[in-house]
Amino acid sequence: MALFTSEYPFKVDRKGRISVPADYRTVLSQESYPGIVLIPARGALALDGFGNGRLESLAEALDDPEIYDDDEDLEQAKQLFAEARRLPFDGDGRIVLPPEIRDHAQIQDKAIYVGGGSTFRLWNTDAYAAYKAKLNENATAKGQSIRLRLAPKKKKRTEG
Amino acid sequence: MALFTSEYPFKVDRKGRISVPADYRTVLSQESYPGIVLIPARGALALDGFGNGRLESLAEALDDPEIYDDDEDLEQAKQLFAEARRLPFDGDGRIVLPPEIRDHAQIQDKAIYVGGGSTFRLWNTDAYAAYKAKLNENATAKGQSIRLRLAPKKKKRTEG
DNA sequence: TTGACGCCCACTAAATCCCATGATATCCAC
DNA sequence: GTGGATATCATGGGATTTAGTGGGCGTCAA
Repeated sequence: MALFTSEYPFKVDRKGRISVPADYRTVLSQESYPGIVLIPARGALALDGFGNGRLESLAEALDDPEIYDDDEDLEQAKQLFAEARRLPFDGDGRIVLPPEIRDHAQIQDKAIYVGGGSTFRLWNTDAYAAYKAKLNENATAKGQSIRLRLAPKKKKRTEG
Repeated sequence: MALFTSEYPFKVDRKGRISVPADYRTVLSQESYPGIVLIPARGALALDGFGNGRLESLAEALDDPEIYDDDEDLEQAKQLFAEARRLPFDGDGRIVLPPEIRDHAQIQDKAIYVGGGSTFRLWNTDAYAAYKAKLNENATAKGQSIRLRLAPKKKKRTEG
């Protein structure tokens, strides 16, 4: 399976191009489509990214009538495809960031790829630093009981 | 299953390379990815390590929408992939320690691998010696009641 | 004609490959 | 059991390749 990890800071050049980390390209090399998919991330100055295969899986899921019984949920889910941008690699493993999604993440001349397992995020560098700092605060406060566990406890927040 | 044991002190050369114990490489030889995964250990000058397969299991767990009902827990868990570094073996069974995680563990020119069952730790040598000394103190004070038990008493974790 | 886009090349730093060496462990013959 | 031959391992360094980045040029469409 595709596995995206680590943090990779990159530059955006004056043509709007940005390299995709070689590691990610390797992960995606077995996909049929040579490129990535980017979607504006909800509530973050970032773009969610993954391979074309995952987009296909999502499309198939939407064809399954049992997944969404609520019509409005279905419409919401479909909007994902409207917001998605399929971005092919150039000969050097770069993509061109379309202005709309670039604006969403407020990305200027640099950005950082952040691994998230089966997906990754392309963040506004500063926003990611802030997000990370906040996460670390909360982490030390709550204790890191979930790290590295294979089968995390199912928590019931209302417990206690 | 993968089983990491013993203590193996190793050197870090001027290129930032360190050998992975031959024993560990043997344990990992049946993994699809020829290398290891390292993550900064919370509250210790060390890095947690394991094989790619374990990381994949963690990623699959995160794709299951039922595991985390709390969004913040999900984000915390995802951050693990951001912090994780996938480090491939070179032809001689070595990895290159990336500066960020090397700094976290304050590893200079030596480090020690410490087996921990299904995972291992790569420690700052001095910090491990201190940690071990402290453990031994506490062990003699409390008695060795937990060692060698198949099913240690379940302790109430810091649950709230 | 002007800009956007795809394709190509070039440069530099860093990562990777490959080989050498000494030390240790393992094997085998006797 | 002993001792020598062989294989394995940890480690260092040089050579080669690759990655990330910047820029040029032709093509196509507005």
